[in-house]
Amino acid sequence: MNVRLRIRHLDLDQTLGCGQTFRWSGAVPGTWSGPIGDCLVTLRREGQWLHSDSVPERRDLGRRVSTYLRTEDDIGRVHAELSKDPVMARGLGAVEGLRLVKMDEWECLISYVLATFANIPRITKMIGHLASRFGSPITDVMNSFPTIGQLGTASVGELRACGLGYRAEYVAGICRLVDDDRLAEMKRMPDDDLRAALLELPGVGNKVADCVSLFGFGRLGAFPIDVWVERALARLYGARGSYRALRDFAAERFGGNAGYAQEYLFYNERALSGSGGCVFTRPGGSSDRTP
DNA sequence: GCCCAGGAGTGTG
DNA sequence: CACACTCATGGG
Repeated sequence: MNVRLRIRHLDLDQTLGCGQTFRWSGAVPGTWSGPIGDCLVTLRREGQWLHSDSVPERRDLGRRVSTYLRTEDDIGRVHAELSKDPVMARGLGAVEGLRLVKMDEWECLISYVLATFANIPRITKMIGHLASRFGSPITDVMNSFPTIGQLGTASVGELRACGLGYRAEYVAGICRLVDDDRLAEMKRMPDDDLRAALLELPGVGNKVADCVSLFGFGRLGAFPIDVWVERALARLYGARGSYRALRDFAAERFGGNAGYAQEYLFYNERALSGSGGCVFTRPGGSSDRTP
């Protein structure tokens, strides 16, 4: 079964390769493949159409893809609102196809706890190990991300064997504190309550709580501040300070679109930093990339 | 071999 | 609240 969706603003390389999600592979040019729940999805862009296949076949594939890529988000409106900011206005054209994704809440929570103090290749590897050891088979070479129940059976030693290091105890702790009911409860919470609930979990601090709020629970006002975003805020806005101060700065500046703004800043600062392809610059002309 | 990683937890000033 | 220190491993 081949499902096709019409979607205007979508660059698969940017969206699935920028580092907001960890299990997608774009090894075949123009084609991206990765798990959504219990099936392995292949995406291919042809003009204005996005073609989707899955193994095994799923009747709700179109809905799954649509949800995952947040096709309901009005990117045009987001850009129109963000372009009131002079810094954003200069570079939005280069990130028109960079979309936020809507990950599974549980997968997102664990993934970003693993992401602390690790680089992306290693994060990918840790998640792959967890999936192959505790997840359910989707294909010969791909397992689903472990459910709460599946991951809950793992001992700290087994988690360490998956390369988690000290994060093993965080994951084990989270498995003891979170179940499906708690997750459902968290989905219904207002943004601030959700954030507080996430912060109660071991291994979850400010940054992870905001990542999970944004990429997992779809709270588009969340603004995760990692080293790259912190760098971008300092370079482009001259904004420095505590996490709280920078978060307030972003909330005031970007409002309900802070999540998209964060992704644009992150992408610009990290993915383009080595290539000299800076798109966002300070008003006034000079790229300010030179020291 | 060496340096560092999409930080968080804990203790101290 | 701001800082320093530590945390277990594997990529680059």
